[in-house]
Amino acid sequence: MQCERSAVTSTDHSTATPGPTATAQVHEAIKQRILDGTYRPLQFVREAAVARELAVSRTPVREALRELVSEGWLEAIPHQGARVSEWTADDAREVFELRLVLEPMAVGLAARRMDPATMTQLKDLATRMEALTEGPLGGAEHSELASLNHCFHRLLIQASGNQRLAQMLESVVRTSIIRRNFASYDREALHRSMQHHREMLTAIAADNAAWAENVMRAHLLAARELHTTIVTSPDTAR
Amino acid sequence: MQCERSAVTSTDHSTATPGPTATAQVHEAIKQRILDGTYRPLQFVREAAVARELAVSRTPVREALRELVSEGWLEAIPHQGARVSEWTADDAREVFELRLVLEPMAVGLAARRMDPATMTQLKDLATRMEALTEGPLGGAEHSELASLNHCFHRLLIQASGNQRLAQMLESVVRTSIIRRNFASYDREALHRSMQHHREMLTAIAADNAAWAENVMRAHLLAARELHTTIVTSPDTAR
DNA sequence: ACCCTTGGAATTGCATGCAATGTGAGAGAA
DNA sequence: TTCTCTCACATTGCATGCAATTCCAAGGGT
Repeated sequence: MQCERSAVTSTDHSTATPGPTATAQVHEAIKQRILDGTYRPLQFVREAAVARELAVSRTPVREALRELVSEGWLEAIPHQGARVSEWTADDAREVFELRLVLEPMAVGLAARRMDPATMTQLKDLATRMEALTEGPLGGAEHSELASLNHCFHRLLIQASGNQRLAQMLESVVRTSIIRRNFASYDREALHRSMQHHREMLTAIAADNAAWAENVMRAHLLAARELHTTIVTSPDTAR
Repeated sequence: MQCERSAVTSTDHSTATPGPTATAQVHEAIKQRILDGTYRPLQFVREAAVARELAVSRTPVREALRELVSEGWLEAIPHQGARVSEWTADDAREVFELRLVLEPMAVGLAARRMDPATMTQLKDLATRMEALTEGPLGGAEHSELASLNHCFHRLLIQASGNQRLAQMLESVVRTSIIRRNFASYDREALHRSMQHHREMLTAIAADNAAWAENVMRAHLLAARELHTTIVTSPDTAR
């Protein structure tokens, strides 16, 4: 999921220190376990247990937990510990409302500030995804597709030239992407999705921000339609 | 600056624990000193010094610093410490771009989900602000006005029914509000600002989200115009 | 004069021990 | 049976000591 970001001169003041410090390692380890499902929602993450399993003392574990709480991965209850945040229908609604506003904003800004190098990378990603959709579609392809799609959106957002916006979207989408796959996409939906990507790049190249923004909205709304029709049962719409 | 929030059932997973724990107290104390200007931009906040001055050990200080870093107040440099984040023209641009999108979104959502009790409070705040603008305008009035204005916007955003949106705006505007006063507003600008508030409430009462959104955009753009024209000298526009 | 190296001081990073707090089980009474 | 009180346990919160790393300045070499 590293997306090979190019020339990031930014002051990455998001996830503190991805350095070799014990705290950073614990931070990543716990995050991984949340994504893995090892730590399930509402389950408490005991600092003594984590310290034992990762062979460090409780101190770096405590600091990692604090960071994860501030970033929204965990919720802290004083004198009781930190537990994995729950994911409700309301959370899904909130996140979607935000994405529907922030991602079009990002591509709109990107349309005004795009640089050739980034555009080349984006086109490359789009091409690779299109190639994937034309072959057989197994689990490996779906996984690869999800990864490339994530990189595409991420790169596009970075191109907005607004670090805060990028950070917000990062922290907002990640929670909803615990398992974002394309298994539920039929060939038509898949083709349309790829078409959207290509169209956004065309709009950006044409310096037409409004066009790009609206394609992005269509892209998100179409994706939501698929997911809500699949999940069916619980009324996710408010 | 407490705004007497009403019936907040939300899972406040923002600023960890405003409880009576030492960490929370240190957290608030440092935040206050940043706002005060006691800690200036790029200045390092040494944990030993803070611990000595607040009469606690280094442990709660360390944890408070970690939280403040995650929240964007400080930036951490591994093995070197945490220092107050700098505020550049680029930061101002990023924040304004975000506010110009997020605040209209918030009032738009609020227009669809407004409840009578909140509307009453908003009208009360607007009335009090209008009353202030009609009398003499000294420092005290400006300060009170800034406080009421902050509460008005905050309450409006809460009424959006999107906790994540509210949290984002909170974390985005606070940094730019280190000194947000109305001293540079002449009577005409002040009157227009109050008119905007009232008009937004009217639009919301009329269930007209688009109207409310556009008044908010005008409100923000007008405010920015005032600040950029006052500051003059250094070219703040990139 | 300039650069590289090498100490030492300051600071953060981590481990451990103890105190404070909250939780849950079990005993006792209504 | 059910409610309440109590007490022991588990867990977090905080303090302190030591190790690791960085920065800066002084000294020697080129």
